[in-house]
Amino acid sequence: MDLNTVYSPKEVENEIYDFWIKEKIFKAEIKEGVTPYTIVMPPPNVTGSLHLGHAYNSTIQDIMIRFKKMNGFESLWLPGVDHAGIATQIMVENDIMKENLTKEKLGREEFLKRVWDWKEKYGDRIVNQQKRLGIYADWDRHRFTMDSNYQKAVIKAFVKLYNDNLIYKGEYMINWCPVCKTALSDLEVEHIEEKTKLYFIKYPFKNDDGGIIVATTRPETMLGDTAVAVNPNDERYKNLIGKILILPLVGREIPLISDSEVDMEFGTGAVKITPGHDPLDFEIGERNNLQKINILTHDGYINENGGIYKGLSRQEAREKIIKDLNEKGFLVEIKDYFHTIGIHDRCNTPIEPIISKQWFIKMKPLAEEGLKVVREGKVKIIPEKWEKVYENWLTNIKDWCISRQIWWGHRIPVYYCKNCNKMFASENEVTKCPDCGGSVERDPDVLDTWFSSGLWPFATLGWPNETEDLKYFYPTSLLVTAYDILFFWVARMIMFGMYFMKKEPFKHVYIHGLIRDEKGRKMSKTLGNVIDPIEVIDEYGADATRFTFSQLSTLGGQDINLSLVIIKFSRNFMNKIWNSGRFVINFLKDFDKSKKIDLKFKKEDIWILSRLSKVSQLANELIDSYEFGEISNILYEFYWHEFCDWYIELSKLRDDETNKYVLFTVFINSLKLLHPFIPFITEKLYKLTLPDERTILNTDYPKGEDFIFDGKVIEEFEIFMNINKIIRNLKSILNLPLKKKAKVFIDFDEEFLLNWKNKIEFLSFCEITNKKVEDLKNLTEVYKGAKIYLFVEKDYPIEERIDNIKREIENLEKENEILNKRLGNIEFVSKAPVEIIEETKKKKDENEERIKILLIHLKELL
RNA sequence: GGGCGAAUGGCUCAGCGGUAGAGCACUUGCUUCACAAGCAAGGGGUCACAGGUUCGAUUCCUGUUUCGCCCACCA
Repeated sequence: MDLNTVYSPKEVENEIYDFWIKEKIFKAEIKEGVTPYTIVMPPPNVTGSLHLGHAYNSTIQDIMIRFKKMNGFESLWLPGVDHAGIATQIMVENDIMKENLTKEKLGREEFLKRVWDWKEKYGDRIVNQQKRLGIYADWDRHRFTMDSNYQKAVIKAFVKLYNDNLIYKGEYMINWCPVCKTALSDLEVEHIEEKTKLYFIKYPFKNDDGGIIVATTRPETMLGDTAVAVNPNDERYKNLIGKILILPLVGREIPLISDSEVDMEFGTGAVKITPGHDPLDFEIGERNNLQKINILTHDGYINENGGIYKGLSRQEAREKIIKDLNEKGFLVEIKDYFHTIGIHDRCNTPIEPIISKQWFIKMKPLAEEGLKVVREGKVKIIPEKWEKVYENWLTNIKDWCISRQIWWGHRIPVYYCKNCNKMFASENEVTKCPDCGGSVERDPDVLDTWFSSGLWPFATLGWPNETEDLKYFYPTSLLVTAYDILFFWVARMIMFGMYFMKKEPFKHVYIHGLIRDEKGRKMSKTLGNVIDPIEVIDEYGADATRFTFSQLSTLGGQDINLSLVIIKFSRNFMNKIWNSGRFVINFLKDFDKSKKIDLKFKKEDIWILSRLSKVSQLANELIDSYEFGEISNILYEFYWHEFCDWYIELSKLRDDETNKYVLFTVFINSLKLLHPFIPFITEKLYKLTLPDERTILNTDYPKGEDFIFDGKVIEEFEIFMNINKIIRNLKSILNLPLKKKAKVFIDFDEEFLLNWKNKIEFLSFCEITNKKVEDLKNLTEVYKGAKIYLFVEKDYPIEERIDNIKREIENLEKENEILNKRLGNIEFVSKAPVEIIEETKKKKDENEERIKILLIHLKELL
């Protein structure tokens, strides 16, 4: 067979993926009596493009899906995309700006049409990128959170919550984005530290001289101040409580009140109260019946309540107010100050707390169920540390603001009668009031995107209809996600799953880390350190990319600092697999796989089969416990440094059917073991080896008990390997080329030598003599009782060797001193486990034996 | 303010109650008939610091330092 010596992933990957799609290998079916294994894919944003985080996330899911499929489960991996309300709307708004259009100019209907056009244009991009990774997803079941069925699910969910009194509308302080002009949930606000100023402003008394000095980072909000508050226990102000102050620049009379929430230590201990624009002030205002004045327009400018400052931006107002305060003598001091401000996570605009009428979900009852199901272990979060974080968040949860003043999304199914003012939710679009028949108006707001994503595990399977899919595939088996959306998404899916389905949405949640650049920084466009996974795949291949992720995936779910260099390692491994495949296929070309063979195992056959058995057993255990990094390394080590380095090499000495059978068995089963991690190259080689077979995915994942196991032979083979290493090392000391034959004598068990002599001669390029050659110089080594002599006919530079031996003897003696001390310690001998004591003794004896030999050898050299 | 995580060879990271592992990089020798993206051999680490528990600590506990993250209404 003519196969290139350098593996080129691109052709193979395209060919193999086309084959999988054409043959509908990934199609999941409802199969009576077969246990399903279901994963719903975290839906990327419909307009997004694949980043390394997605690639990592998908790799883990794909490993599990393929592994379970090969273990006899009916694997369903359900893919899809999210409409991503605000994110998408921002993109489209930016796009129409090129035509000098705004969404207001277009109107709601026309704008939404543009968004759908945009979705049509870019919606496939991410799917095509995912396919490059080779993922086993049932594309026929692809879902979009704005599909008409999905819309039905969202409306159904809202109406049920509404009718169960878990959704309410009310006027509360919420996070407002002045650029997106919408309310946001607490989660969508990111907190960043900012260097700013702390301004000290004097508020004079109405009827007395003097006044109170307050400290604030946001002087512009004073336009909305309706009180100043101090702590009731603050001796400095105790007697002044109740006095009336004059609000500078505005002239409003405001009282000095007391509230225990006020921190005496901060600033002057007196705080200005702006109930309209600060959450704490809002509460204090509620407690003290203060007026709440809104001073901002929806796009963040000062409104008519700001008097002469009307029309200024927040920043302009701040500057002008400080200037005016200073001129009029109210500004006492300005200090540098660090504090955190909230910004919108989608557009980075500083958010503004304002009072607004919005829709909320009562979270307490939902959270209780969400907590219960995790506490009871029905949902297991891996690694466990995230359970505490989850618990903590749900325990302190506040009501969730779900209404958004944008257009792209699921419109709230609440109607208002213009005639009798009735407010009601309805699953069907209505035009007339059910009570009075008057005409109705639908609420203009749409729902938070995460409301619809929260329904993902069951809405994608057909809910609210009782579909066969839903019955068979729900609850799903596993959810894989990074920790950054634990609250946004995972917690809400669990709560909604319990509420609507009365059953947990998934049994395991595997939380992994984020992909960062090699310096540990987040990948971002502004930093310019973004690595495009498609470029990585183009250069190194999907298998190498996947193997890298798998190898770096540790159980702790640590973030991964990815440098491109390490993908090379995986690429080299793929190349090794490819070339070993070429060798095996060629070696087996006259081998009839179907023929019964009279097996006559040699030691190395039993060794490699035993190792295959062990590795198969480990693979099953470790994949089931999500230890991908560990098993990746084990498979790498086994394939390259055991199968290729030793078994394949030894095969070159042989020409018998047993060898070919073993070579075939180990090769094919290694491909199966590796398939979930590196699906393309393994499928390709499988089909090249067995042209009549359809796909490796229809085979069973290897189990430990599929192969013979003999631990004694493994030990014996280890001695064999080490003797080879010693001979090679001795040759290397002499600077002898590996292939130059050397004369060697091995003083060891005769039966062992009988078995391995010609193999050592072959692998280490030497000639093993029957007895020690006394008249020649030699280099000597000891391993587990075996003494190995390498004879040297010519003189060679021995000084270095002598130094080395001396140094080694010294080290060994030092070590034995420690070991002797330990063994002489009564506490150690009485308390340490027997194995450890035995090991220590053995180590000591070995060292002594080694010293003895080295001393003799040293004498010979001197 | 609360919580979490990290600190291991030049770099990227595993690991673990019995004196340290991988890949890359480095040094030396190889046109070995699968593979130079390879083969063989090798050098390199007081496992951040200080205490404690233990026969024994890089590993467990406490504290410190540095870095990173999450949550939180201190103006």
